[in-house]
Amino acid sequence: MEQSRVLKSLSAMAHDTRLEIVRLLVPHGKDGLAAGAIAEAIGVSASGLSFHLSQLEAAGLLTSRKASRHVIYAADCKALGGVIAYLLNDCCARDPDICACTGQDVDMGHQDRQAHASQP
Amino acid sequence: MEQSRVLKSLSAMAHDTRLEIVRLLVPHGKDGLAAGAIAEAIGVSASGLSFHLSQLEAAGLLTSRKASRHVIYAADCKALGGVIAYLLNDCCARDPDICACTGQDVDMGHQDRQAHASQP
DNA sequence: TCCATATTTCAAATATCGGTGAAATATTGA
DNA sequence: TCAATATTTCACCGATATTTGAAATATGGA
Repeated sequence: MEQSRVLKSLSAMAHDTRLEIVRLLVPHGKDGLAAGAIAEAIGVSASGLSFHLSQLEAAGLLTSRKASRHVIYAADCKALGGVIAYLLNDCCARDPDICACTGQDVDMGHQDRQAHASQP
Repeated sequence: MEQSRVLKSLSAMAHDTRLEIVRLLVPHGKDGLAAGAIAEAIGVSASGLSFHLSQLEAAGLLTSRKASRHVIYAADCKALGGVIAYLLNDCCARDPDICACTGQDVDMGHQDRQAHASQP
């Protein structure tokens, strides 16, 4: 993912309400949730929510579709994964200290780094 | 890591110059770089850089120490890892589609999900 | 068609951010 | 102490972002 798109995504996620929206939508997967259901769950006004949803959608983190009189929003898992991948791989150069903090298995089988763990 | 700190970190990283600073500093590890060296590498004015460095430090993403008349800044790998870990684990609930995009080995040994890869 | 529901759009007010350059601070060495 | 270097602080200004509430749009059902 290009850095300019990562920046848009980070800006979009760097807001209380918007990060909550993402957290709410991820577990709902592709089914997503209607705008009204999101507004009720998060506790924001309809117009305020609409503003934040459009920011997230513009950043490519959400998709939307119409269903009857509702608009259903869903998290775009590829985009979210792309942002995380950028932070891990491009921004942080897959630094072992950083990878270690993510709780992911760090793939070190094919390289001979000297282990310099940062947590003593 | 608490969400409020993650939000500060995301806000800090959601800026062109500041993301560049992080990218520059990570490979330098704990040795870090002097503010002047960063300014030259990134191409920003001293006062502008100072502003951005203080934002990153306030978010906890950088550490600073004085060395003679220089101030050395270094990336805080634990903090960076913490942000990524939050996105992966708390925000995205370790969603397999999202993990798959990160290029990390996804730990699926102890669960029986049907593999539904999102890249066709 | 008319009404209720669901969502978006708009404009105005406010708040926050970022860039600039001058001045202030701190450190080193002559 | 004086001058040079390295960095931060400050005040100002314009650009962006966010909130709010009213109005506009679209849809489905009576």
